[in-house]
Amino acid sequence: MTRRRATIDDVAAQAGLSIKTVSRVLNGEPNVRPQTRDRVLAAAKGLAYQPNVSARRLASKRSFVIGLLYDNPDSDYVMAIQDGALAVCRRLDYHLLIHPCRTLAPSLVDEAVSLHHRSTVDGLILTQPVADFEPLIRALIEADIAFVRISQRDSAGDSPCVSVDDERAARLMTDHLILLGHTNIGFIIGHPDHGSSHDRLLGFRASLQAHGLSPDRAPVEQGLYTFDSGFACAQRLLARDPRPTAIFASDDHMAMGVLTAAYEKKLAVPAELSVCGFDDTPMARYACPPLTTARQPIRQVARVATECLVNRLQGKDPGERRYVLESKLILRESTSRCGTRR
Amino acid sequence: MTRRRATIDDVAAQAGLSIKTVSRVLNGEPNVRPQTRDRVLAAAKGLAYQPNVSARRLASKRSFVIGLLYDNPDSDYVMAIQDGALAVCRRLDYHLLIHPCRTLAPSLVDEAVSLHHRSTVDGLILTQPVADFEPLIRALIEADIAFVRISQRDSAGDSPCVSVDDERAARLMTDHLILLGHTNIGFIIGHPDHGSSHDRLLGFRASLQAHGLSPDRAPVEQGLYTFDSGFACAQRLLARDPRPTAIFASDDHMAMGVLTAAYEKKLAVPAELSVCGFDDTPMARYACPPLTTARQPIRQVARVATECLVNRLQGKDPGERRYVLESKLILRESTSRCGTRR
DNA sequence: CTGAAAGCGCTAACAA
DNA sequence: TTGTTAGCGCTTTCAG
Repeated sequence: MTRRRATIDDVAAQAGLSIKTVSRVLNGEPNVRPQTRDRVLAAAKGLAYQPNVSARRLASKRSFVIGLLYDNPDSDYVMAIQDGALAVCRRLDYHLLIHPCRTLAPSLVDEAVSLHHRSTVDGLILTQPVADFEPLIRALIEADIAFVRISQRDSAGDSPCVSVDDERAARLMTDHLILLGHTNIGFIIGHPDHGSSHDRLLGFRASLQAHGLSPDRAPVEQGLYTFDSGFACAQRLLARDPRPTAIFASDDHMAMGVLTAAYEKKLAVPAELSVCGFDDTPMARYACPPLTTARQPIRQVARVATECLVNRLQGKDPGERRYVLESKLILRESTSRCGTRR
Repeated sequence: MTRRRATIDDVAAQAGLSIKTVSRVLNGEPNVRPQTRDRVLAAAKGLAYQPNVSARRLASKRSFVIGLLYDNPDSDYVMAIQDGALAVCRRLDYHLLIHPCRTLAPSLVDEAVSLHHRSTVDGLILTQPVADFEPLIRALIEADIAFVRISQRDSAGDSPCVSVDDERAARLMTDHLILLGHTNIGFIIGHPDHGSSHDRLLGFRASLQAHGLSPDRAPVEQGLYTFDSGFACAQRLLARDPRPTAIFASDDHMAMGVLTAAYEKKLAVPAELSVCGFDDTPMARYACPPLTTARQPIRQVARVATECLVNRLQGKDPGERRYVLESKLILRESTSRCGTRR
């Protein structure tokens, strides 16, 4: 007993108006008498009318879909980004198409451009590290595809970028450790392809410098934003002489690796070793001991990026070219005064 | 210098054929001479032709999009489901529309039906707990919308469901604890709205029964699949007399809560208390000590569900009405022989 | 095996 | 403020 779905013609007939007027009302265009508006709305409701998105897309040459590209194994990060983007999409009546990818796959550029050329998406949001992948950026500019980058690195073209002030947060975190009396602080750098890694290192060094400690003599290891890399780097750091009294890992996954390395070496945290991470992933709260870390407003980053993209797509005020949001320190039990025994 | 995008007419003209023939080739329909086929393909490639999906959707009255509904705070789970679904979508040339939702939101049913009526999606994949939400199921059947449920509970209609054999896995896990000599095993039930909670409890009880232990006398607490609920339940279990020598939490988040409760009570795990979880979330490996748990083939569940849905949408062999995949135990350091002191 | 014509349901000029 | 007329680019009958 499934009746034919009502179309705009049915609504127009029912309301005794032309389809154009119906279209106007439905799209919130101006120049419609309130009374006419109400008649249309009543007819639409009466017929349980639902506009057909495919027809709208074809006729308007817009898809009202934005694509989200990411190449990131961290589920918590990705979910937060999706969440933020979806919140804005719902509000602005857009859809979100998720497109996980591999930055190094040779097909990446084609995939992205193709999404637009088949008019599957109107624009793209890029997260790190794809957001910093030059060949892709160039291709998008070349093909005149709208996009917004979630990254702190600047890039060619006038595409906006949204980011978090990693450098500042890393500086504050290091300040915190120094304030606790630590002078020999080990640092684990994040994945070399992520711009954030670089900024966090800069913040670390800036703080040391500001406190009269030599950044170049600080023990530093190169990690990959993974538990295992954090574990390995911690082992190397803890084998140094003198042994660092604190380790600042560039993200929570690596910090968890540090915790495990300390555990295996029977070093009490924080009594003998202070540890801090970055990102405040959900598990940080549940680590033993709970991890001091920095919380980033990831959802908000995604919201800002999405809003910015949609504004551009709709030809509105393009807004800033660069948005920088601030993180905040979350102090938990994994850090304490240097040399403190419980 | 962006030239107009090539359309099917351009390809037809270039190949000296009708658009219908081009359409045939592009859609892999039969009854085309190989030579003609090649001519079309060559022309398409030469013009860098990309079919316009909106036009295709409008004309064929299909969107080639499937919607994924979920109401689950566990990022790892959701990402795995998305991953599996996307893998199949790519292979079958479908798109995936993610739709996180709230099971109890009054608008849920309308949202879901509307997705189909606006021809945004051709069908839906439902995960727990939405998959078990009767009002939604009824509405989908009523509206004649194709869907596949990821759930172990059976439901009205002939919609297929895909699940993991939770009961069996929980039974095996309990067998494992009993084999280690535990007879006083505490159990923490999962969220009451998730069918999996019930099945895992059944498996636990079945194993006790099979080994001559009384299921009704076993210490059991009701949790919510969250760290905090696991923590609270563990506190209650550990306050009992006699104190359980092992705790089986229905998921890893709750198991992490158990670990923390044990830590606070200065109970060594596994020496004084064996702990096991369920799901093998990434963090299980990094817990202190690493958690014994059960790994579910979540990606594969999503793959099967997606394949099944697309088959139905394409009117192919509908396949089974019910798919049950098997989990496997992952034994790590959080469980050991009862009464063992390191 | 191939083609011509008729829409799919909507938006976009341009009139009225 | 409202209506008319063309398409948007494809798939689908139905003929050849």
